[in-house]
Amino acid sequence: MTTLPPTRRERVRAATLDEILQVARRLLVHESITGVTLRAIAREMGMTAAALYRYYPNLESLVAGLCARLYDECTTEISDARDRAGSDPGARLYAMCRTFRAWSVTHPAEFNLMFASPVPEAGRLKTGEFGAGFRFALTFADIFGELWQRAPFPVPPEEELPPLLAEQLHQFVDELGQQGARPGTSSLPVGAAQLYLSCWVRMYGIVALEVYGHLKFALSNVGPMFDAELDAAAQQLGLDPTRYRDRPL
Amino acid sequence: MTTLPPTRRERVRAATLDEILQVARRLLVHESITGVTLRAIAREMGMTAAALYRYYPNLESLVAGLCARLYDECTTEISDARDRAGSDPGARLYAMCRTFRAWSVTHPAEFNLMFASPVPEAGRLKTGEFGAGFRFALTFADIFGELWQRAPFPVPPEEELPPLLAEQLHQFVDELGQQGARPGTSSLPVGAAQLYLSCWVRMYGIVALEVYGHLKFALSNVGPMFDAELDAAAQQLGLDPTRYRDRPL
DNA sequence: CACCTGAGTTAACACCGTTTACTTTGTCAT
DNA sequence: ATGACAAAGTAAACGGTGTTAACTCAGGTG
Repeated sequence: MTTLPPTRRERVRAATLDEILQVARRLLVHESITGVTLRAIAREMGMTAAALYRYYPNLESLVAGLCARLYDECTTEISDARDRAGSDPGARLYAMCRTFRAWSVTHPAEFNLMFASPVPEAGRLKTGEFGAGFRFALTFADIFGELWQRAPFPVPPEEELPPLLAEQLHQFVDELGQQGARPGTSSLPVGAAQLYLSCWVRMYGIVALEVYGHLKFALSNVGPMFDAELDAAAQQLGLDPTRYRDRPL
Repeated sequence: MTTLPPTRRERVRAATLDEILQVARRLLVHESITGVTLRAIAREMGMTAAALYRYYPNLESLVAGLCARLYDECTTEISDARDRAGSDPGARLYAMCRTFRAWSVTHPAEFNLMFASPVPEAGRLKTGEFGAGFRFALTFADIFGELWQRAPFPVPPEEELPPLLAEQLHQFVDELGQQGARPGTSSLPVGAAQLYLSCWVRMYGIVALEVYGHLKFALSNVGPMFDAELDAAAQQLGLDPTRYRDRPL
């Protein structure tokens, strides 16, 4: 299956699609989510609002498209930071988590759109197609697999987990191994999968609380607390936090 | 200072204020946040939208009022569950966390409004007045103080914490002791304050992820994972999770 | 060249928040 | 009891919104 070269019209259309999301994002940042309207986007593009219906069936799906692009950007930034960090899985994990926080704190409007809206793409995990949000989660699953392969850390044995939890985690690990043939994650014990989710809960929790200002009642600068949480998580994964302190992003 | 009996007009006004928030909430639940509009509220009340300006200066502050009421409801429900759980601080903590999750999962629209909008009430902690959201956080701080007074758990000594974190936590503990003269929290070591925040991050993280469906990629039923997280947090606080399993809410 | 399709326009409809000027009605002091 | 006053509510308007329908115009294809 060879891809034909894109015709002139196709190129123009792609550029317009790109500009739409670019303008939508500028509005999101400067005017908050209520500012991203069809008419405002069209106005900034020198167009009519009705013309945007050639590109998206309605505002909601336009915003969904923006959301997907933001996931891609965030994921790319995290992956890049990971790769810049070298080959030590610990250093890579630290770089990823720090980049996730830095991106979220500097992009609160985007974070809010991505992580605080109900995700409709629910049940269709088996179809093979999955959204940008899922790809985001897999990036963290991958580094977890790396970490485990390099140096397995102690995890609770399957027998100790509540059966209902073990069952779900088992299925999750299986799907992880199938989807995209991700090496390292297919042989994870369910206890490691639980640890993965637990660490993710921790990272998401502190970053979301910081972004929304819900820690201001206790902390004026969340940075040190974030570092402490990251260190604690790393320790659970058999890493020595002192090795990764004071590294630039 | 004796409070005069409320005049007829005052009673009617109070009832109207109440009905406004009631209707606003019904719209929030059934139509999502975009459905709570002045015109829709007025329509359901048999009024004109302009009349609502006698009660709130604009839509935004009406929504803020709704948000405060929701905080109060959630806090009350959690406090009630705590008191029903008896006097064992461990049982009380479990009841609170489980009620927090149950309320959040059954009220996703409300949760979204409360916990996923930037909080403007930032710097005015020292003025003595604080919002409903702050009162919510204090409820969890209180049980933490109870727990510590009953049986101090091991916490990292102040010298081991990063200085920038220790400094902030110290100020936090001091403020906690002053505000409302809360017994038990004023003498908390800063390591305990860190543990408090860490546990809160964990609870908020898993509940928010569940509410937004961001764990569907791994878990079809978050209940067991939540229980595991709660047990892990309890263990850090010197509690024996097996004592609190299988208790009704 | 005729044809068709994709991109864009204009105009309209039904909503929305907010303001203004106006009417009604409860309360309170004389 | 009555008159003054302020609170509560109304109608009308302004500018903004998403969305649809009918229309024009230009690019690409037989």
